[in-house]
Amino acid sequence: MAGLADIAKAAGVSVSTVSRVLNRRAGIKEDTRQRVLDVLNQLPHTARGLGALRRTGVVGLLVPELSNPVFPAFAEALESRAAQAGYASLLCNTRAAMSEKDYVQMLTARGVEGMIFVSPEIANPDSDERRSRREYEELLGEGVRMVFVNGCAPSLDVPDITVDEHLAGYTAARHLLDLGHRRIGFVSGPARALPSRLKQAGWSAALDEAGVEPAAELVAHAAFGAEGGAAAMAELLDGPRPTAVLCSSDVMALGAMREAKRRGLSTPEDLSVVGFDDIGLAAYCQPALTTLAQPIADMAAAAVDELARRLDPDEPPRRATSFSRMFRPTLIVRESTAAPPS
Amino acid sequence: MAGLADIAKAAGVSVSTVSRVLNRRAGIKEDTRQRVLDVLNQLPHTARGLGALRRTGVVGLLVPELSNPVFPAFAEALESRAAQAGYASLLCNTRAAMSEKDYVQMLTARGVEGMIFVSPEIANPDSDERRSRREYEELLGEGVRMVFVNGCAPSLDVPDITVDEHLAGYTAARHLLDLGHRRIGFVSGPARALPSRLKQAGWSAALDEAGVEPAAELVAHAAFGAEGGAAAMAELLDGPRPTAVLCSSDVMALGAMREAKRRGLSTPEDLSVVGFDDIGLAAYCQPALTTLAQPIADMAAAAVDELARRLDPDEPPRRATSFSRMFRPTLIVRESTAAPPS
DNA sequence: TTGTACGCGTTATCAC
DNA sequence: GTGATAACGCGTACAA
Repeated sequence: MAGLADIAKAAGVSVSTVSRVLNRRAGIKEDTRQRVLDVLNQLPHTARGLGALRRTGVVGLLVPELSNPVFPAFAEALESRAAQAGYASLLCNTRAAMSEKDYVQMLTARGVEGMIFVSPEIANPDSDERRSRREYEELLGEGVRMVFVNGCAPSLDVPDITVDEHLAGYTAARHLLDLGHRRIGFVSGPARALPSRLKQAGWSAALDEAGVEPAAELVAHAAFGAEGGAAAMAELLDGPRPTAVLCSSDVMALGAMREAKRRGLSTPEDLSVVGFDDIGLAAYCQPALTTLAQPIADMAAAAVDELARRLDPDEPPRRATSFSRMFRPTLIVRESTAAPPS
Repeated sequence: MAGLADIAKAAGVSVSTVSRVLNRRAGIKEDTRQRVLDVLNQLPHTARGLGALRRTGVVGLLVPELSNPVFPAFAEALESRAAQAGYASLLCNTRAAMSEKDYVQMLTARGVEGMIFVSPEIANPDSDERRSRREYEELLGEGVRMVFVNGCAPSLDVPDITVDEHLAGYTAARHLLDLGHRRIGFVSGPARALPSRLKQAGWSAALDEAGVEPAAELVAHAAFGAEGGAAAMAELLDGPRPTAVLCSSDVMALGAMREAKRRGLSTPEDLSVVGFDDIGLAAYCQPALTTLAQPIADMAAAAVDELARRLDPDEPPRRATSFSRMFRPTLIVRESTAAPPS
């Protein structure tokens, strides 16, 4: 049971300094800060006293947004598994009013033991990758325990529970090729977004394999969201018209289908559409959406279990990257795909 | 600046007893507990020291579920307004893994200053109304500051920001009557759910006004959710077939439309459908859903502002009920409603 | 069931 | 910028 005093003694500083470092207060020289953090990380992570370093049974779940239903779905799955493991969950929406960084600060101050980041800021195509990488490394240095879900950040020493995006793109394209399609478009998210890039690579590989050219004019980039999907679909339909389209998410697929309908094309008769995620409403839209399901429950279980192991004082500390896992998406064929018009 | 010591002195007990009461620990005689709580409530609510009773700038948002997109939408709107008011938000999903009561306990222990309950437990048709009323009254007695959104609990002394459900039902039915419909069904949530009952009353009033009998066989009850909507629609279609159907929520409407399509009926040609909520995807479904929008941003602003006033040490305390407000829903006509088949 | 004594981290103050 | 110190408020172990 180590408290501020022990850390202070080991680092050769005063308790006030340790307190200041842990609470990220200004006015601390960098190397002093580093010395304290070094000591903190050398201490066995069982070292938890009765004060602010005590066990609370609370974890933080950070999701980038709530308007795409896949994130609420992840949140519910994570919360449910965390409860089974004996942890209460606090949910934070990191790209709306408050930044991920601010939430992390607030959660640690509120005595959260660990955090799960779904699509963390480092996977945000709009963020400065180098800066956010440095920020996560600082958190690791401070002993903050965390796990990523779909983090797309293999270079960071954080366990990352992902879905195989490449396989998703490949499987979707393969499904459309099997139906007889040859001109298969790809409605992508922002060009810098790694999940979209990986799916595109899978799509490209499947087309290559089938002897079809994955031409650049078959790919349209747009912002995530239904409006983005509609915009990207409009771009594709203005060019040489594809007979099928693969979308980066179900939400984009809904926007894309709407744009197709606006132009008098019906799905799947004139144009097949494949989504990605399998949000709950995908089965209830007209036509019901063919999509690639993320195994959300399994991924949530893996993420929570990995975090729980890192929080368990009886478990030995473990390197992070070796415990990352990649899950396979599942093709769910519904009504939005069919053979191309003859 | 009053702390545990002041409260203890005024109540004639020790600080540990006050601590135990505030943390809801077992092993406290009821009248001792009551004496402490009485003192707590007589103290001006500016009385906040440096310990667990200090100001933290954090509020809790409690929503019943995340699978109906209307709740994530409320959560984002509330969070955004709370951030404007200088508060960070912690989101809790109260009907999944952990109960509302457990979350309240945990949030107070984590130093949350106040809470906003969207569709609180007392509005849950499956809950024991008397028991949950008592629990809220206990919280009020402990000085917990809270505001309801769509709480449907006028008898409790908690400000309640609601949408006018009766007007929603009336407006939807009126819209369908104006289109020429006469047999208008109602897909309701569980029979005990007050929001559904109020909408049904509005539907009933509009039909009466038009000289149409709101027959019981035109109403079908089912669980909330898309599956429930499908089941209720099946029940209605097994009886004397209506030409239009009004649903308790957009999610139920999607399920209902799916069931109609399964039976070879197309919307709106054979059957008009009206939803309620205006979830983001309502505009992107085929056909786009005619619905009654809740003014989510306005309701969120009202709820946050009311809570903020209650947390402001400079504001005088105010009775709760007199600050409840009811908002008007807006009819949004899209593609799922049309004149009845001739 | 309740009070006392102690441990904890935080904050403020002052010295250097 | 950092350390020493003291006061403070909360939580808990333990004793009554």
